[in-house]
Amino acid sequence: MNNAQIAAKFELLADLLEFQGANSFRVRAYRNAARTIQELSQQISDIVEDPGQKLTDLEGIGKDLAKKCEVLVETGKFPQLEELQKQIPQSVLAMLRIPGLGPKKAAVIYKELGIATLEDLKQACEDERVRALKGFGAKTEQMILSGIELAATAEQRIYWAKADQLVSRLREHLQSAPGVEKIDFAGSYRRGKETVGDIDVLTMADSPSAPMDRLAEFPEFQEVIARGDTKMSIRLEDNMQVDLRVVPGKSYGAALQYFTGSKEHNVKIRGIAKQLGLKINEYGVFRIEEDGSETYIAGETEEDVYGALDLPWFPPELRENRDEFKMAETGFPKLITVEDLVGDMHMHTDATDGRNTLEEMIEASIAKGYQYIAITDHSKRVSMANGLDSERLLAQWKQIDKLNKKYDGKIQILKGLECDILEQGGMDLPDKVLAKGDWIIASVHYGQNQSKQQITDRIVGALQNPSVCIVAHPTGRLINRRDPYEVDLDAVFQCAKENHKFVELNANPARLDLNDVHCHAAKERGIPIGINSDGHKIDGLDVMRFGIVQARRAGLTKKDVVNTRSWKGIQKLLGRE
DNA sequence: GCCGTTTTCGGCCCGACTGTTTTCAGTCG
Repeated sequence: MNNAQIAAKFELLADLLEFQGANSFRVRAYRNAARTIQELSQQISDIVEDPGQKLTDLEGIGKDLAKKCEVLVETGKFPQLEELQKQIPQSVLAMLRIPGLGPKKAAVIYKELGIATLEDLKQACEDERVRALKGFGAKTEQMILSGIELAATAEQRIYWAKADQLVSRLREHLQSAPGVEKIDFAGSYRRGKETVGDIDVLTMADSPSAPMDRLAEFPEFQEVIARGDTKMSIRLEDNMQVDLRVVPGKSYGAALQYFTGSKEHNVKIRGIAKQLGLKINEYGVFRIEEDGSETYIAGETEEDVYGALDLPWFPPELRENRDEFKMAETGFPKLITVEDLVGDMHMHTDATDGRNTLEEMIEASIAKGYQYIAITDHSKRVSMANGLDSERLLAQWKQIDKLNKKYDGKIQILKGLECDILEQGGMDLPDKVLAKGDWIIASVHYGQNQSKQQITDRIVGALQNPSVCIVAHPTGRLINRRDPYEVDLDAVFQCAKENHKFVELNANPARLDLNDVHCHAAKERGIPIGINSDGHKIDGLDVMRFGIVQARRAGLTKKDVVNTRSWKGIQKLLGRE
């Protein structure tokens, strides 16, 4: 049983407990544990088998949950969960996805009306049976009815890159509202999460009505979900929710901090405040006086808010309550920026499945100011992409030799290849050909359903090939579309470390592979990370900044990243002087 | 269910908005 499966079981148990009306802190304990396990780069099963390690050392795992993990790993069983599943049909959990319907109301519906599916619930609403329940009314019934459709389409989170475009449109639209002094976008967007579930907008304005009225005029506006004195929520045509808050200047920093989150980071912050005899909310930081009254002491800027707690300002990308509080003690690293990158070492041309010619890609890279690029078309195994065989590859490299003369002084072009790791193991082109290149990337494209052992062996084998420099998109996941393949990243990292090789952070917004947690783990092990566009056309080179956002979430600095260095410096890292 | 220099019990973030209520519970972020 792998970590994702264990985490899913804990999450499910938390859902069921919540539905049952269990103590909310107990529910949270299961969710916290699920999160810890989900983000772990080491397998729980490995820890269980290693007498030198203890599960209880993990954040949020105590004696009880450690035992449950052990039983899960050893027997695959989770008696408590199975018992609850017998009591509560799984289908009722779908009700919790209806906006405005939480565990309490859902439980009443289930118990009083015996309803367990969305279809039955719809029927009951149409029969006006729901409004008769205590605590329910016609409005609630209507809300449920219109929410059933939303629940059926399930949760949809959009790529950060797409959220970024929406944010630009919203910013431009809201800026023109009268009396709006400031606009900021908070939430998971500001933290740079790879996907964004809703958009949080913060404004400072003379009166709240101006920005709220303006938001209702947004071209993609569909309906108002709620509107009060300081807060408004709307739904857009594509069902994306936008939350707008209007706050006064003295609370602006506190509100920005609060609504940026994450929830876990804020829970931690509030705990720290409490220990200092302070209270923190979206209006500011307050000192609790002897008589119980509260005195405002900070709130105008985020720096003031954190400062009041004797903390430095936290880069938003780090606010996940992972280890940023530990980092704060010694000072935050200077996180990487897109300007730090001096080259792009993964891109394709029309020789395979790219859209632009070799020279067009070079010209576009010069325009970006890069010192060097690597041309890395596919190898022959990727037949659908017209992958290169040895002959065509060597011809391309000869062409690159010529172009290096032509562009001398403007950019250096590296002779590269994205070489497939074959299903049975081994590289797609002969070693003696690979050895003639400057920069060989190894990738898994086929056989993604193989066992963990097989895939791990393939990647480790590739990294041991002296010509291979880096493994691209090491887990193969496509966000919202395809799960990562089974791979023992620990073993991959170990092998990369021993052989002075690199791992990639593929900057394509659908990939972002390795993810933030894994990038951080690679950094901790001292493995350099290459951030590359994997561009298949000129525009495709622009995705680099999405990779940078992910890299910042991983806490990466300039020195952790391969292509912030000169090509000479990179060769040194590879031990090729 | 976790956690601990207030340490084995008693906390665990906190407020806006809505609907169904006459003072509050549920939901959400």
